[in-house]
Amino acid sequence: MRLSAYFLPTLKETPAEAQIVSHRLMLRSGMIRQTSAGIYAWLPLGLRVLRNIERIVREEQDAAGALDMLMPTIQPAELWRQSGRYDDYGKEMLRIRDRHDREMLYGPTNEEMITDIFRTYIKSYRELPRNLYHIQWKFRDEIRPRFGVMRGREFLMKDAYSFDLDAVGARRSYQKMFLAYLRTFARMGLRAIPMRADAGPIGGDLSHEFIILADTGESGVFCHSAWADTDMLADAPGYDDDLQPFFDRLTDIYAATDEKHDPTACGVLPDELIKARGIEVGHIFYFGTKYSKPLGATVAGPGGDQVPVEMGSYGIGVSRLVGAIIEASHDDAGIIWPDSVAPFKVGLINLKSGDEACDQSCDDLYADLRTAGVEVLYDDRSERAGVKFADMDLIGLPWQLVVGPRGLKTGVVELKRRATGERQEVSRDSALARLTES
RNA sequence: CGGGGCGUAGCGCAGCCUGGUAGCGCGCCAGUUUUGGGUACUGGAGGCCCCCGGUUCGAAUCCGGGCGCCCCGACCA
Repeated sequence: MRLSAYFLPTLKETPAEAQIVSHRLMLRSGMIRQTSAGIYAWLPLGLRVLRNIERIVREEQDAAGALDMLMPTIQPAELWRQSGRYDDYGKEMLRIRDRHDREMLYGPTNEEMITDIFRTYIKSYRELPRNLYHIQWKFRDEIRPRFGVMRGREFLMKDAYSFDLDAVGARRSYQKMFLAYLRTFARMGLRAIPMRADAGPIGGDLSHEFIILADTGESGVFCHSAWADTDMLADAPGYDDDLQPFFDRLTDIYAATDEKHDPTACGVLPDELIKARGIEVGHIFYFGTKYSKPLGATVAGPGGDQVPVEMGSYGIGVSRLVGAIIEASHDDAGIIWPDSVAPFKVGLINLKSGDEACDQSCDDLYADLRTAGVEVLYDDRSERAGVKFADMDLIGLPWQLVVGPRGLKTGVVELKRRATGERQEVSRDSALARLTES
């Protein structure tokens, strides 16, 4: 993408409302624009990151056997009356009336709707287990939205729902998602610790939150210091293996959110216990028949009797992850995107646009990189050189490729790794090779 | 919802107390400069001063009401 034809409204100054670094950097790098309290427009650069995160989430859900679908944002109130949550959910639910005065709502979650779909079609235990998920915008009318996309009212969430005949199967489905979540967050360069958690209004008795430790996090958490150097995915099993030993190994290392933390019973020595704050990027629940019973989601069991299905639900805050990744990966100059979610892989900087040889060399490099399938943001603007570097550092692409007239004379270009700041002069061809290989 | 703060150019702010024709920095546009890591200079455009009402000869400024946004607490991906 040529920057001269792109839409990248970067800011030198920080908007006053931004309190935390990820919010500041998202505004300054032109990723988002607030349109109401807790509601954001995603500008082109921000959307690319959001889509990359979505892609990783989708790939890992698919790998774990979950099935991608899409449910609407607007739901009928009737379904929520059946589950009893229409009144329970309170003011956080945005209620709407259509032209026929029918009561509708903007979905804050989809247990009711997925259960309705399930009960319509799945009639036999032979069709179990099933796990269905979607990635869709949710709306929760938070009392106090804050921290940019970290706590928006409108947010993009991946929510999966598992259906099993019995508790044994349901726990296995739970463990699959547990593993899938660890893989998902690891691919984004995040260390997300699974912590025993309160199930909250979704209900249920088995629940884990996936927490990224960060001072700006909104959750208070307690965990064993061993988490700092535990390789969670070491010897990870495949999805068809027995997941119980893996699950036990990790859940035996103490970690709990503050509402679940019991200082006397946690069994961790005081000097090994870390008290910290964290960002919740995922939350998984096993809640049994809480929705299947009231909504009549039953299947015929092996003996022919009707059995309410055992369910779990599994959420990932996709839009929140954008902020969480920035919280975990930035420096004074700006964002440092992990390669896997970066909006572009490399920023190509023409140090002297207007210089014929320099323009030509950059145009050629741009064409070659694109041909090789490398996503490149080409800063071909005629502005002063320094601004380009500042913007490039701010938006945090993994690589910067700098071409100037001086280097052209000696046949070298400069390749800079954003994460380390390391700069090296290399030949044009080896730069291409480096950027193409990984 | 309780407590606090703010609303003036795209962004960051001053002006308000003590009413008198709206300013600064950044950004933007034009020109000069030709810059090797946020260049300098010159000129310029851009404002229902959040909205409605009141007081006044006159309101960004004072008064009343409303709306919006932010921060601190209880909820959540």
